[in-house]
Parts: sequence; C-alpha cells; structure tokens
Amino acid sequence: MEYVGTALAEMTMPQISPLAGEPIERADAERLAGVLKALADPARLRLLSLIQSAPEGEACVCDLTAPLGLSQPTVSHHLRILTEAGLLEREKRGVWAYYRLVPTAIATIADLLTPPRKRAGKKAR
Amino acid sequence: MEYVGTALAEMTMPQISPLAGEPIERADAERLAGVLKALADPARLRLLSLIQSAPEGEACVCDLTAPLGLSQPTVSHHLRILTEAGLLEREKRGVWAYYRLVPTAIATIADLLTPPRKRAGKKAR
DNA sequence: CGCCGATATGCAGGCGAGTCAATGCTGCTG
DNA sequence: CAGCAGCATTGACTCGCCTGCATATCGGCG
Repeated sequence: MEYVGTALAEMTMPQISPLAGEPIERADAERLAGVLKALADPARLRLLSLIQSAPEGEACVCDLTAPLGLSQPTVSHHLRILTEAGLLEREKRGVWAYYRLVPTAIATIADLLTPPRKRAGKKAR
Repeated sequence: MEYVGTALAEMTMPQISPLAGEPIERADAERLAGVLKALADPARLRLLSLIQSAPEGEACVCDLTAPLGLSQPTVSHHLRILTEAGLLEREKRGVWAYYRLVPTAIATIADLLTPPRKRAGKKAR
C-alpha cells in the first residue's frame, strides 16, 4: 500500500470544527478520532517522544526497537500508523529510514481540542 | 465498580512529562494514552461537543441518545468512560443525571501535547 | 404502595488493534 | 556478485472495545 494521505493534512486545511462551539458533525468526529487514535497508544507516544528528543530530531528504526522493548516489525508498524496519521515523515537514506516529527502536526491537534475562549496571545488562526 | 479516580487528575498535578524534551517513561506514556483513548472515539467526541454546546453547558442522557443515534445503554457507557477519564462530571438531580465538562480537563491534555517551545503568550503555568 | 420513567449494569457477539515469527526487498560491502 | 544488514509486509493469534438486548436500580407520581 502506498500512503493514503495523512489524515491530519485533510483536517488541518479544511477547518475541522474544533471541540468547541457548535456540536461537531459525524464525519468531523470520525476524522478527529482517527488522529487521536493514532496518538492513544503508549508505544506510539514513546516513539514520538524518542524521535523528537533524538540528536538531530530524527531516528531510524534500529535506534528505536531497543528503548521500546518491541520487535522491529512492531516498531515499523507503529511508525507507519503515525506517518499515515500525518504525525511523522519518513526519509530513506541508504539502508536506513529516518523518521522525524511533522513540525506543527501535534500542535494542530492541541489547537483542535482547545476551546477558542481566551486565546488572544496566539495568531488569530 | 465505583469510580477509580479520574486518570486525568493523577496526571494533571504530578507533572506528567509532556510530549516534549526528555523521552517519556512507560508509566507516563500509558496514563497519557489512557486519557487519549477516552477521547479517540467519534461517539465520545460528539458527546463532549453536545454537552458543551448545550443550554447550560450540561445535558442528561435522555437528551443525548437521539442526536447520537445510539442506544441509551451505549450512551451511558460512553459517558462513564469519559467521566472516569476525568473529562466529565456527573450530577444527579432527581431522576436525571446531568453531565458537564470538567473545566480545564481538555485544555490540560492539549498542554501535555504541545511542546513548550514558544509558549510565551500564555501564563507561565 | 405499586407503577412508570430515567439510568446504570451484565452479558454476549463481532470487529478492529497490538504483537511476533517468518519472509521478501533493497542497498552496502567485501 | 554473493552475502549481509536494515526495513517493510504478511499471516496468525490474542485481547480489548463498541454496540445492543435484557435486566436491575432508583426516584417520583397517582
């Protein structure tokens, strides 16, 4: 399979109703739930954390299996889910596959959750 | 079973390592994943949205089954999960059970996800 | 005090998710 | 070019979760 299009990208542009104001639609709820589901796993949260705190902000699979205590296929599986959710990006250099965080992806999710009340400090969205 | 103690409450006080900086511990990852798992469901997202946008910011089960298109036991089940996750609070008045959002619960989750970089605008927590 | 309405709980079926072992694929390296 | 190392994919197993039906519980009303 080749990459079905980063659920986050679909929701970051067309403003998905954040968890505030009007009741959200079914489709919006399902898309937001989809991205949250990608986050809602201990192994994947640790993967994001590990990658982000890695030397260059990037890491390859072989660096991640040990700290997680999971098999290489399993780690690869989780990385795939995070990538398809739009949270990670993959770059293959030689034999290694380097993963890094998509810059504003997680912040976008946080913004979708946070009610608009009192958010004067930030750029007006 | 009677209410095992609002996973969010356990993580909001003792500063759970947010998804930034140091690699997060297994226990932290599991607790954060637990709360996110409560959020990562279309029906529950819609419940939160419906309750929040209800007249007094509160709603009883009988008002929620119809818009969701789910049976009453199922709605009750989801409300229970959200309550145990620390996202909702329940108040029983007469025959009805009114649910409302725990004020800063969702914002707390958003803060745990957002990296600390460039968060000058907000109060220094 | 007995019935009815609003919720909560138990139980069961079905589907999706996490994990690993085995295997295939690709690009280095000797 | 033959062998090896790093990753991805497949298949199978298990477990947890969403949902509905049936039932128990609790409060109000006639």
